[in-house]
Amino acid sequence: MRCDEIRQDRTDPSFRVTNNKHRMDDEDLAAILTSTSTDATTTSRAQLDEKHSQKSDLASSFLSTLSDDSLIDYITNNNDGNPSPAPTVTTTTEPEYTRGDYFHEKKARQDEQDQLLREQYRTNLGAEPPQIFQNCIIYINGYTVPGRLQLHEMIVLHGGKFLHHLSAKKKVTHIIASNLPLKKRLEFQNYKVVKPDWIVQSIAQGKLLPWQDFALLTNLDERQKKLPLLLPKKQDSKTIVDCNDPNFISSYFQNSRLHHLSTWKSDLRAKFLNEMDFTRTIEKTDPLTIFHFDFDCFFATVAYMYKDPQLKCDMDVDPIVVCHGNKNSDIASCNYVARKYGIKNGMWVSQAEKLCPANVKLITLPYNFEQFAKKSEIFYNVLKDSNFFDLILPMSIDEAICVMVLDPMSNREKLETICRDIRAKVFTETKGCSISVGCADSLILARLNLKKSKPNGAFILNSNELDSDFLNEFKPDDLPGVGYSIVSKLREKFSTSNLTLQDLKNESTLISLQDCVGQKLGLKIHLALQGKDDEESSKLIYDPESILERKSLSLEINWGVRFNEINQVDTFIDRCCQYLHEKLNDLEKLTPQITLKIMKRAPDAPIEPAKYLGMGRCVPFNKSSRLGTPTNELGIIATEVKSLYRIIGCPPNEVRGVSIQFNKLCSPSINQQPALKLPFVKLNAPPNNIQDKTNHEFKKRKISLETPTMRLISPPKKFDILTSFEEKFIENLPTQIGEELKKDLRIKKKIQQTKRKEIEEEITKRQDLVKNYKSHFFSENSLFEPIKFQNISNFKKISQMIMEWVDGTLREGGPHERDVKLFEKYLIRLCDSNRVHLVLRLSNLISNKLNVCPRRDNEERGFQEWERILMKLMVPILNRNKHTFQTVRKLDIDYDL
DNA sequence: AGTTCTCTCCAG
DNA sequence: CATCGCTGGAGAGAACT
Ligand SMILES: Nc1ccn([C@H]2C[C@H](O)[C@@H](COP(=O)(O)OP(=O)(O)OP(=O)(O)O)O2)c(=O)n1
Repeated sequence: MRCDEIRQDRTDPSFRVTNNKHRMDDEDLAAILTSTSTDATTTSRAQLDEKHSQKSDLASSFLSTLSDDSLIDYITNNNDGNPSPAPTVTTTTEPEYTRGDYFHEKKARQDEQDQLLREQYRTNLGAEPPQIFQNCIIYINGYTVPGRLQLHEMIVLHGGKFLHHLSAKKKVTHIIASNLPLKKRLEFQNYKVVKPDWIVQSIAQGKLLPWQDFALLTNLDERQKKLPLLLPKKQDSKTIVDCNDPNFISSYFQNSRLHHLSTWKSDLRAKFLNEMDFTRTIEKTDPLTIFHFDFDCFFATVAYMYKDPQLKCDMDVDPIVVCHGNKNSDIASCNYVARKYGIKNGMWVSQAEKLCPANVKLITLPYNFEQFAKKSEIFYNVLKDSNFFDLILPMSIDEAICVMVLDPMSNREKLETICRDIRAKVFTETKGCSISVGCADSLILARLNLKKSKPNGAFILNSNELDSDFLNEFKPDDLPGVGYSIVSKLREKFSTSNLTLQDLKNESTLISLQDCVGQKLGLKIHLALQGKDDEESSKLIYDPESILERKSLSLEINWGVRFNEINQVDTFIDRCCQYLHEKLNDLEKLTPQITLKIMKRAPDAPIEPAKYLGMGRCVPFNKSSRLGTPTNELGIIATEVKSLYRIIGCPPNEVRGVSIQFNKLCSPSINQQPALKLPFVKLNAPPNNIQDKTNHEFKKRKISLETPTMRLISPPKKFDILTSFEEKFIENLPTQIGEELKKDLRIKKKIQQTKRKEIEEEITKRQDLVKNYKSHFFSENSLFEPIKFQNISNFKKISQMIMEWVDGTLREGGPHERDVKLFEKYLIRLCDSNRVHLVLRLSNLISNKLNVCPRRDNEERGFQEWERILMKLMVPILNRNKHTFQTVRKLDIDYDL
């Protein structure tokens, strides 16, 4: 029986069915009883459209050469009064510009930025920081505390060189890591691997401390090298419980079978593409024989071979499954005895136990990922070394499709020999893993034959031999592309009883199939019933590259995800982005589009689901964003995702899953690079001029400035902005309980956001990022000292002074930018020293002031400026730091009393 | 009418 | 103790140009 998980829709109290096979817990069961199907609401899409930036009639304007992203950059810089440095002038395109050049240039740009950072620091503090790390070339591996960004800044400020990527060619003097998996430990054993504290302490003491005192690998002795197999079991004394642990992602992935399956698959695909040059291209006119090989109950077989010898069980007698737990744990693989009782891969152990007869005990075995990988490698080597095949297409860790240019009809005996040889060879070389093989003149029949051959067999049948007896042995979901949902559609349309493929063939026509399951799949099934492949499937043989090449990159974690505060979400998102960023750079790719999916606990699902730390029944929320220009910058990516999370607006304690996707990938192209090198001709033009031009650009890009709802800076009434300020703040307070309605309101509002609003947010976001980044680093020492502002340390006096400043500048068209910067710095220092409540107090004072002060016509500007500071500077600071607010607020109240 | 985006489904 | 519910791709239909 196939089961599924039901998720509640966002807008409709009824339910939607999704297909997660063989899985059901009691909560789901209850939900199924009330289920109907509905569509999900769609969130508004990101609307910056690259096309508009490419219009040729704008070629004369510098601004028109900028992507949306760069345009925003440009405006941001201009607002800061911080024009970018004049770039080198190169206007001609260079056709030889290669990917390597790109990364080379990127490094050069990075070096420039590092230099700039040092200069800024010098200007700000009037002194050169001690060049502690003068001759160090440092690489940071994986997740660290403090984070990569901070360490990077610390290193370059103090004279070190920072390596973004580690490669054999590059020299590296030190590797920083907080933690290393055993594999990496061995890989790095000849490097100086140090804990991040080495950086922190060296800076604190103003001198380069001996790295040995901070070595991470002191414990890597002979004993450990010899016992890599035993180590994973022992683990550290501290077990990693949920996603707030800095090492959660790697520890989780190390144990996730689905993660392993996915990464193995993509590795195999990459390997195939790498070795493509040596494989023969198959022509449509070639006569073909297809072999479909697959291990029998792969994980179960291998786990059984390496089981604890104390555990007595028999593969041919006992039902055996591979899983982590013993109740609500997924079964990755079950042996054929277990299948006899109706147990299937993907089921929960508890359900499998119910299927076993009373006197039969279900045996559970742990995973052995290392051996799974080894057996697979042997399998692929046997296929390759046999030299039988013209093409070896990896389907998964335990499954490959092999193609021979050979007429299968007239070479029957040869086919039988090949099947026998390969199966025997794999069995001996793996020391006991049986594989099965289906062989035919089409992909689909090879697959059906494989199914029929299992376990431990071979079956050959070509399309000219196809008959009703054969088709009667299969069910619809034996066809590729037919799963839970399609089966139920077919059942509804064709037959209620147990439908075999022969039944389906008898009862269906091409049209009726297409009517039932759609054009493409309908045709695919129709052809399959005649033993023929559809066009899309055949591509795998004739154009494997197009099928096996990577088109996207993503990460998804729906286990162990539990948050209390938004800061934890942000931190987790940062770590996810760091993970993806590494992959993206390994691929040497950029992404122009990012999607965030949040799994939110379904309103009526229990807070804790049946499965320990599982996601339970959830509602998915998707939001995607098209970046103005493709990027591989961690900062941009992480900021974007965190911003998407805020747009989705799911309370942290309701989040059960996080998924981040780079929907498209592109290579750094020649076209992009020269654009960045264009001279900043108009840089010194007067502000009005710039304003006109940016407006012009907005217009050209169909980003309207006229719509009233977009007038962010001057809302219709000051009363409105104050309520919305208060509402916004109140609703974000940790004390809020059961404010679902308000949240929904907020989500709806967000959905109505316009392009202009999105751009405004983009600008703020970036400024926030920079500020956040800097302030965090520079304010570290101030935690327990009185926070001074303008050399006053008494808060009451400070707030008096600030209010006078507000009062005065309200009538003068707003405060000076530089003063605002100082003010902001002060606010951030307050937050960083756990004094968010004081920021709140200042916010309230200013908000009251704006509300109470009589507003004269010619003073509109000053009010607007202060409203902007309130909304765009102070509220974000409060939001960013509200996690520290709850504890301090008590003190604040006590203090006030 | 073609293109892009969002959502669903599937496989292993 | 529980438990490790990933990831990439195809296709349909809606929403755009
Ligand atoms: N829901 C699933 C399906 C599969 N797998 C893993 C374990 C399987 O051993 C391996 C290969 O999957 P198969 O579909 O080939 O299934 P088996 O090899 O277990 O059995 P068989 O191929 O004999 O039917 O992938 C998993 O972890 N979870």
